[in-house]
Amino acid sequence: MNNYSKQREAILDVMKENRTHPTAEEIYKLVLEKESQISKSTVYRNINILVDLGKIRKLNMTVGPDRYDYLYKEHSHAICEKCGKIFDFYYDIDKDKISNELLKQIEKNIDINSIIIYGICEDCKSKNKE
Amino acid sequence: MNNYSKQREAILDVMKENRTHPTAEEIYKLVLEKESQISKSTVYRNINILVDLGKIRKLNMTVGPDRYDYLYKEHSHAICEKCGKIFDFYYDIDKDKISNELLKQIEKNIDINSIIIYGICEDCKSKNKE
DNA sequence: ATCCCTGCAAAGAGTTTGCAAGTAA
DNA sequence: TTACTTGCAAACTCTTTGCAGGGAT
Repeated sequence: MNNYSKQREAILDVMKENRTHPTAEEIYKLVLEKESQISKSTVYRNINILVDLGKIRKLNMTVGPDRYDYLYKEHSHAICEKCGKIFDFYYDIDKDKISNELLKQIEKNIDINSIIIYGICEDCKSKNKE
Repeated sequence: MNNYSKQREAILDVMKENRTHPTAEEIYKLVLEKESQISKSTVYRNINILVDLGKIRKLNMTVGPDRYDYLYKEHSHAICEKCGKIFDFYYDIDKDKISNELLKQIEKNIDINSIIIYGICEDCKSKNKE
């Protein structure tokens, strides 16, 4: 698993050009513009490979299909559990401190990939009151 | 949506008695012991209601079906993206500080429900090397 | 040659939904 | 008697997989 593949290349390009946290389906549609013959299963397969290679990140969603993010720069995500909106933001999370705490409490080393804030955004909150 | 229902009660009981982060399927099997006639769709429906009511929390998994957690005590989760193991731990996350940062950066108020650490546990890491 | 790759179509996992009937307030 | 609930089965969404052929090294 590491050969060249122009389909895989195209998917990674799409992810680089696209900072909208697309779903697999959305990635598929975007890649179609470059590789008009690509199949959806190839897209799914290569997304998984790119996640395994650490080139892109999977965002586990409460709502709807999972989304993906290109790791252009260290940043954090806040996700609304109601509408699924994803907010990028920068926050200096002390991974080492959390790692140490984990080691102390659960006696395991965890390689931290990301920290995700789940909550309810103000739009959904006000909708609930209506 | 708030009437009494012994099925819903039974599901909540199962969640209270069970701190193993069960999947919907596992909850179904556990509830069957109390309510031998309950159907799977009722379980799914009520899990969603209990999540909406804020009684239980949905844990968005990278691997396998989503899992649920009863909110017996404020705690954090670290989830292995490879094997799906969930580790409970305590960490004093400054929600107010993060909220303020979010407000500053994205100009939205987010009600933070939970913060989840995603990573790779040491067992999976050593397996990869084999 | 060998290994990884692809498209296609079919299958799979997990979850939601429409409906007619039942239960609570 | 109104509003919410249930079980059943079918539908649905998202993702993975087997296979036969194609491409890279």
